[in-house]
Amino acid sequence: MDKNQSTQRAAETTRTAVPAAVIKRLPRYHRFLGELLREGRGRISSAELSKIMGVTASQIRQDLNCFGGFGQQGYGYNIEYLYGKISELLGVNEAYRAVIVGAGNLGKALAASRMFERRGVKKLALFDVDKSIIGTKIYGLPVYSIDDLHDFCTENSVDIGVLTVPKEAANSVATTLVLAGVRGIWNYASTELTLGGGNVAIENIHLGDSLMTLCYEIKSQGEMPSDGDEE
Amino acid sequence: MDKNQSTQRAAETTRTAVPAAVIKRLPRYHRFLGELLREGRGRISSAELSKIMGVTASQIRQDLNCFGGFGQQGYGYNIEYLYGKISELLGVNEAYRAVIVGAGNLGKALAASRMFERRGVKKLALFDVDKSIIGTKIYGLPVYSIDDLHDFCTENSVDIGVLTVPKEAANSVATTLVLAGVRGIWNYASTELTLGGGNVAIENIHLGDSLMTLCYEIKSQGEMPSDGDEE
DNA sequence: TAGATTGTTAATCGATTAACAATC
DNA sequence: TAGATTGTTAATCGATTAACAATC
Repeated sequence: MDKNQSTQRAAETTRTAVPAAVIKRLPRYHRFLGELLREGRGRISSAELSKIMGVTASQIRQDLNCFGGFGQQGYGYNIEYLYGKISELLGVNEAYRAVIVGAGNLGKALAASRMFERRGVKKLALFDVDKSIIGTKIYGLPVYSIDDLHDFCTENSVDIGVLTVPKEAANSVATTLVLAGVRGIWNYASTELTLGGGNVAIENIHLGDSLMTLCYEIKSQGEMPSDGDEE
Repeated sequence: MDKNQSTQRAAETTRTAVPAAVIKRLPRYHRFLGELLREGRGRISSAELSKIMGVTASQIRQDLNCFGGFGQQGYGYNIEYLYGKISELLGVNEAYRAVIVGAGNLGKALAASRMFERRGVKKLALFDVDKSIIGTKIYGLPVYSIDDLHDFCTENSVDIGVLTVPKEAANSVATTLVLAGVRGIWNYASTELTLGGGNVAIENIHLGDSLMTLCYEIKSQGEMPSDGDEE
């Protein structure tokens, strides 16, 4: 558990640049480690984890080392410690504050979801243009007029805006959010935001793209001479 | 428009293997080309498209060539033709038939969405365990008992199963779908399916992973010495 | 100590970009 | 024909895998 001082360099110096490919994999590690943790497992080797996750042990060790030495030779990785470290790296439990813009079917589904709270993100309110729902509550969240979006965000230090508006409205709402100091946009509008400059993180959810990829894969199945590829 | 015979090899021989990286980009091309088409544009060069999409012209030409010569030297690409070709490649408009399993908030939101029909995928029904909604209709779709899932799928040649069930139920429902001949699963349950062998396409939507990535990006913003990186 | 397993370097592989000849 | 722009090869870059010495 306690490491001697001479091996401590890595953690300090490796603040250079974590490859994008590694970052994209972190949430998946987080998911599997969380599962192992709930199963009560205490430690795991890169070899065993590689089997569970279907990736190479080499990749796991390489990935985890981008952030410093989380493991211990001859022992493996302490799951709880590793899980905590990855949570920290990802910014989970930073207590970010979010609003959902667009109270349609998808907005409502997200309002009902506990996905946010599980990652330490707090939902504050919904916003919409529909006067018939403004002033009501949806799954415990107040619904406000989109006209109040800017002021609400500045007054409540909102960090994250979830966009579930029609694509025609997406860019205008996004601009409002950014001007109100929001730092990240989770974009479900099926269009790409054109936010010039600003230091804002954008995560796009293009469900339509995913559906098309699925269609492609289905279509491609037939073309292959059936290889029986497993494991 | 008409090509002389001597240049026709590529389209025939390149059935080898399209890199996965290219396939992942196809839906995005499709989206942008569809937009250009609606704007009434007739043709476009890789150079102009590269500016709009924010990728290199080289990559565009390289990507499109995996499937054969869609362009014309000195002219560029015919947007309508290219859009059609990519649609075809992706399997859009193959008239696939889908069911949605899980009629919770997300299932309902998907039932209401026109995303399916826009890509030629037909929604046939919803399935759930909740007796209070079985027999009703949601956005015009009948809701059936999950006990009838297998038989419905075989009798109606269902191609796609959309999974919006709690993660505990995901693997069992997925198995039922596969045994009933479904060829693709669109998985919204936040777990990974463990379907041994079977020739089934799986597209996972891990919304939680995306939210975590967004948190990471927000957190990382601060750490950078503000570079003003644009264009 | 001996065995196990990481951290890390070197080798391989694949994907992106640059360059230019082919050709519309 | 001259200009434009693709198709395609070669060069670069980054990511993955293999190997093994360091070390718990």
